[in-house]
Amino acid sequence: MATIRDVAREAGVSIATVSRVFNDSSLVSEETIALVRAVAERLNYWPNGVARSLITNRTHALGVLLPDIYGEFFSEVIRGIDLAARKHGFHLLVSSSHADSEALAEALRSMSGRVDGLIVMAPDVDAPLAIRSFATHCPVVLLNPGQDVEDCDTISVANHDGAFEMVRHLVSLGHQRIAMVRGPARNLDAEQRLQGYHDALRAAGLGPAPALLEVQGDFTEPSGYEAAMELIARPTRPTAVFVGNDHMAIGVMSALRESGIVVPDDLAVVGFDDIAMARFTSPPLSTVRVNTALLGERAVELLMRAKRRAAPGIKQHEVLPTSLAIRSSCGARHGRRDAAGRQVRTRTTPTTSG
Amino acid sequence: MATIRDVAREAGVSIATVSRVFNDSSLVSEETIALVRAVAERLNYWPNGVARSLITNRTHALGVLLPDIYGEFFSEVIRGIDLAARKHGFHLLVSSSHADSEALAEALRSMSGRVDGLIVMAPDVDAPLAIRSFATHCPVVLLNPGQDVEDCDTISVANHDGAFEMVRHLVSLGHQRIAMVRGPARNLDAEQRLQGYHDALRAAGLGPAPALLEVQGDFTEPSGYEAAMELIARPTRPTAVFVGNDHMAIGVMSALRESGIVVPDDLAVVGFDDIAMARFTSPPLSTVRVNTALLGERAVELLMRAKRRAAPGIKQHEVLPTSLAIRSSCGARHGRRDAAGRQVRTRTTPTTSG
DNA sequence: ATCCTCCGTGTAAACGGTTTCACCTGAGTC
DNA sequence: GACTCAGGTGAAACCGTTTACACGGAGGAT
Repeated sequence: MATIRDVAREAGVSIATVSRVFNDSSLVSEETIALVRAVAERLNYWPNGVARSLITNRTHALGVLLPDIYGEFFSEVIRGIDLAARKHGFHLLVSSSHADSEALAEALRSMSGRVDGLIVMAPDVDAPLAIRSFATHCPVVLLNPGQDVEDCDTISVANHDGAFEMVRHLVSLGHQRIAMVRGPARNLDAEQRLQGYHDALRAAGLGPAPALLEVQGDFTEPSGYEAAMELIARPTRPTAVFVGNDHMAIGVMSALRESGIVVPDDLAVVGFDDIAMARFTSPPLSTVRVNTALLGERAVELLMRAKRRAAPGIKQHEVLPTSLAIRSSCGARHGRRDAAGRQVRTRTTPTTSG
Repeated sequence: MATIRDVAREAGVSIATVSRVFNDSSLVSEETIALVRAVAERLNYWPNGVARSLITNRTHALGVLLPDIYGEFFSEVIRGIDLAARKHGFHLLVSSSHADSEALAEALRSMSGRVDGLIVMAPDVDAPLAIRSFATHCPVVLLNPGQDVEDCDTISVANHDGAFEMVRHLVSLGHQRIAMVRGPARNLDAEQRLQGYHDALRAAGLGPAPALLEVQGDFTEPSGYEAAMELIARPTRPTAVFVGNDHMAIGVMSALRESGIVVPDDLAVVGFDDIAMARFTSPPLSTVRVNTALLGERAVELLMRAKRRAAPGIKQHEVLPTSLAIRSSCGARHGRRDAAGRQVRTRTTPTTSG
């Protein structure tokens, strides 16, 4: 690979001049620019990014730390991040990872100096020391932090309000016995959704929280299946069930189908997240829509703002609002299959390849 | 941020010694190691990755170039890449983009020196000059290259064979008039699948290719919808349709449902890719399974091997085999709904969060 | 003619590490 | 006691850039 010295020698100028040409400095004469550019082209030269970063202390890269296994939700967030980052001319340095906090610290260390900002998505991890110390010299945004954090900028989903709205919707459809399949304990998303559910019940005069109508899941599809089986085996059967996320809701619907329970006639089912699949279940799943890609986009914007910000003391905490995606599984549109089919057709995003 | 000099001064040793400690050199005494580690911990020091890369010429990062818009297919490939890269201790430097080849060249340049290897996914781009010149000084793997390429390692999907097998399966179910919804012209995936379809028809004694049974799409869901509408309006209606990818197949099935055509009784439908959604359509979509994550994983392995390889002259071209995912939409399992439901439940990968 | 400015360019010092080589010391050998 | 040897350490070169500063020459003002 040709270096700046090769170009300088070949063009008969100093390396400083070559550097100036590639940094659009206005102090170089037209002829010199043309000469240097020509030589660079011929030698197939381009400034080495690493060397550049070392001296300028800017890398034009954002770090992204993902949880160990990630599914559709995270893919979508990454896409949002990527799109936004690209707009600002940034790459993404991605590292999935991090079962334990030692693995996370390790990943963090190896990002050290390589990124201009960091986005951490680790819903179970409560921002350990490693992240905080990283945040002292580099802007960090926590996505869906596992707990309330003061040391970093954060951006999170309006879990409580989304759950509240959805349960209120079920109430408005006439449901009185509304069950919930909860997410994993110690997961903030799960806890906030549960809280929203409780609050909505209470607000509707249906509370306090009916323990017999709550069942535990862990955000995976199989756990939704098990949860549904457990729920329908209980003495008091609900008329509607609010499931902690869409993956579990799909499991719930499989279980119900196998048990001969018709959705939504016998039991209404609603989820949370609005993953792409939600539109394709039968019946299509009503769910709380989270603009996942926007979540990533906002994270990038927050980082960009943090870089410009003079006082690093003040941290920002953004909440991304949700909306209801009402389809057929809750019974609100029951029977209007065609409309649902039509909706399916127009909402999907195109793909480039196969 | 503390530098190596700070640690050296504080510990009363030279920077060389500190460096050795952090590179597990065996030539340092136990006491010195302990001392340096302690000081480093106290100062919160970790070697700067960029400076390290500059001198060692290794970055522990792989570049990933994506097409402009990407959907589920590419997310899945990235996940495979990420998983495999992580196993080797590598990060991913991701850059989506690249409508035109100038944008691609730009992205390529900014990766210059920042990565130890590069994976390019750009199905429409025919490996322009920029990629080739990059490949002269850094291993490059092309994923699903737009054409046959000799200059780089490549890895691609067995499009022809997958299509061939699927059409043969349809034939074995007794279908005689099998239509095809093609992918975009000039897309190699699309062309190879078309070729497989033709060859299978000919092999079954049903060829040559029936022009009246072919209709054009562009791999998007709406285009599948339009294609189906066009197809059923034609005089000779097929009994089965092989759709170029799953996204279009979903569009096809919406169109058929709206038109009152029952799948698979009136018309069998099969797709290609086995995207996650394929199991959730009604009826579940029979399709050609591509192990997408494995595709990414293989790409990483190829890069790792290329780095070890002495002679850079010999390029490898790997083909990833496909298999059939037979569900209900082709009629082969018609009526066995429970089994399908069960399958759905066990195949899905879990997600960590909501 | 002298002095200033301004423009274009070169020199050299960073940036934060790794690594080669030389040096020192103490132990072992004859 | 001189010599070898090996283990531990430090000095300095180097990686490929950017950039502060110096410098020289042209041109205008005095």
